[in-house]
Amino acid sequence: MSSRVTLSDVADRAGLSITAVSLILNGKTGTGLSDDARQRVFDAALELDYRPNLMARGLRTEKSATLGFVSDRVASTRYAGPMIRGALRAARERSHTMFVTETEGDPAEQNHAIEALLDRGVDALVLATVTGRIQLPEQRPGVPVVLLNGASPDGSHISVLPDETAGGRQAAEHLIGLGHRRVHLLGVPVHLDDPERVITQVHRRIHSLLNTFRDAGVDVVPVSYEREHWDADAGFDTASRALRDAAPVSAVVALNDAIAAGAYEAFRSAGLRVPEDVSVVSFDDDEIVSFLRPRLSTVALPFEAMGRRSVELALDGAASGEYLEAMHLRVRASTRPGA
Amino acid sequence: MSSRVTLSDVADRAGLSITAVSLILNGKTGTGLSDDARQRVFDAALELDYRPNLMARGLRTEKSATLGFVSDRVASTRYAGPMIRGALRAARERSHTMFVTETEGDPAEQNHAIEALLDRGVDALVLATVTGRIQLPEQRPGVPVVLLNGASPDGSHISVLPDETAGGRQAAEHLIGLGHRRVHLLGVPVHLDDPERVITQVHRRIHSLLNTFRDAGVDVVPVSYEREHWDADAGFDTASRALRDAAPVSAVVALNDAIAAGAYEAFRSAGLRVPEDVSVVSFDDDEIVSFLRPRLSTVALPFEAMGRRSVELALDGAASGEYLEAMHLRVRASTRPGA
DNA sequence: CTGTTAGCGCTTTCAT
DNA sequence: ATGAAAGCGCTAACAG
Repeated sequence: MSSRVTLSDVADRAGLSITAVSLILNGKTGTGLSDDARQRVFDAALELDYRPNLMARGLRTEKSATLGFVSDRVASTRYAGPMIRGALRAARERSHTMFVTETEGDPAEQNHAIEALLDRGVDALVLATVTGRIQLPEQRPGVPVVLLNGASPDGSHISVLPDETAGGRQAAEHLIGLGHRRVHLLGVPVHLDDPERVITQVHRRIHSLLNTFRDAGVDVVPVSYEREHWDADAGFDTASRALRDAAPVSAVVALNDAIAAGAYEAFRSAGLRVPEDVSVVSFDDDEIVSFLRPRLSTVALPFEAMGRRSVELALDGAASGEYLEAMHLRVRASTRPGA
Repeated sequence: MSSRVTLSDVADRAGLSITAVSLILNGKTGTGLSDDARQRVFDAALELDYRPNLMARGLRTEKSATLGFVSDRVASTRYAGPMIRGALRAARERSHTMFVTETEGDPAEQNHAIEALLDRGVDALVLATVTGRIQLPEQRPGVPVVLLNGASPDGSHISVLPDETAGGRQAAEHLIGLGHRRVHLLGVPVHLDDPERVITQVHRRIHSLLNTFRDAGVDVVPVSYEREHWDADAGFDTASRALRDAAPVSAVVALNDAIAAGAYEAFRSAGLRVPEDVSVVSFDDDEIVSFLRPRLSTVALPFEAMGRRSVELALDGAASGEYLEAMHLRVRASTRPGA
């Protein structure tokens, strides 16, 4: 009853050897087996509902049709979900199954997770981060590794990143195209050019914004913040401060959606209306955006595409280097033509 | 060189047979092996950094130290994350590694996923849903199965659910304790008692609210909705309608956080202030709550605890039946004493 | 065209 | 107190 049907069951039923069955089922060409035999095998396999034991096969072939997704965080952020989903889809297309582990940002935990996965014979590893800062494994595992949403420090790894330079440019060009001539940039880290404190992605996003605005002759005012996180409070603070200290603008760029949410509150408190008095464009296209009114124009982070890409690279093979995934501007109701 | 160190490498180095090494490393008692031998084996294993090949072991023992988490949705909702995280933690504590798959609600896809996992020798299966409605597998897999966040239709499965009855009671008692004598219930489905259309969890939540309020002599007014989802728009509509049609209340229960977010907007439009004019309590403790002002009082869904519990039951063994996980009231700024 | 044989790395029974 | 041998289910040389 319980125990599954094996190759030898199929062989018995088809009246052939195990070998022949294996060859046929694996579509091995060249080995001239009769069409009759072939048919008998397929019939038998179908009738018995034969499914190969992948652990046995893996033991022999050193391939498990399995890969490991090692993430610093899978819950407590809305970003991991889409990455995992994209990865899952690419894995399924390749008949692979995916292990997911969470390290909570602890390097020891990450090493532990990697070893556990290697012990189970994974064919490849995706090292993902939602914080944007990747933790490299102590020693190179014997399988392909792809870094997801984190830059490779020395360029010796395959890494998948959002194309922040193009994304920043899109946001800027959107406002420029609407005729805005003076904008605030809400949430610029004080140590912008210190790679120790500011991840590559953010650095590129901001510099791209600054360059694009300046090239177009737009007056762009960075409004810095010193908080730990880009959250709604940071948005409220920076927006309020900009309102108080700086000359008025017709538009702001919030460096992410949470900042934008906070800025909405600040504008509302100040009696300003979005988008009538001030346009807001931001980044991420976070799920929270659906709760904001007016609906936020934002440049979406392509997390699902990145997740997908990461396993494609891991499973299909690729040269090391940076692979950029396009960001997409979603124009909604928070931006309109301005002075 | 790549290939990993095996039992026989350790045996060579320790000057013993493979058998002896296996016995010792697995802590097999009874087999009288000398302490000296034992020591030599441990030393050798340590020096060579031996790690057992789990596929080989699994082939022999029929145990893979692996389980499968089959979810209808892993992204596109903030609920799956915490469930997965809880499950992951329990798995790690048991030295198991977890496969995650997504079926997108498609039964065929689910069967496919289950087979793929069984082919890889998973020791147990967790069938999770974020929609609350579980899809049973066509045929019982040969391993323990736990239903996560879905009721077992005939009670023949192990299933893990939030304790909605107690949760509903808590929300009601909170408002009762604050002195509210008349409340609206925002978002009651029109077909509340049709199990085909309303999942068990919601049914219990609402009936518990109604019963608790009525037992306390509180005047409770269900405000129905006919939309597909409990989203912010549904909240805005129901709250607006209640404001228009019904006698005023000092408090409302929103049936989830998105409804509450919409109700906030409706109250704001009507010039009502939360909590000064109307208290709001809701359910879920969704991540979006952190963007609402004033901070929302809500009864948290225990998704992480449920995820954890599901793999505990799957891996440690359990009788079939319903396992309820406590919901917790988070009192924040949206509720205050009322008339 | 087909079958025999060996072996992947491990556990486990049975001898010694 | 230790080892030989068989076998989990599969693939892959190599014979016939």
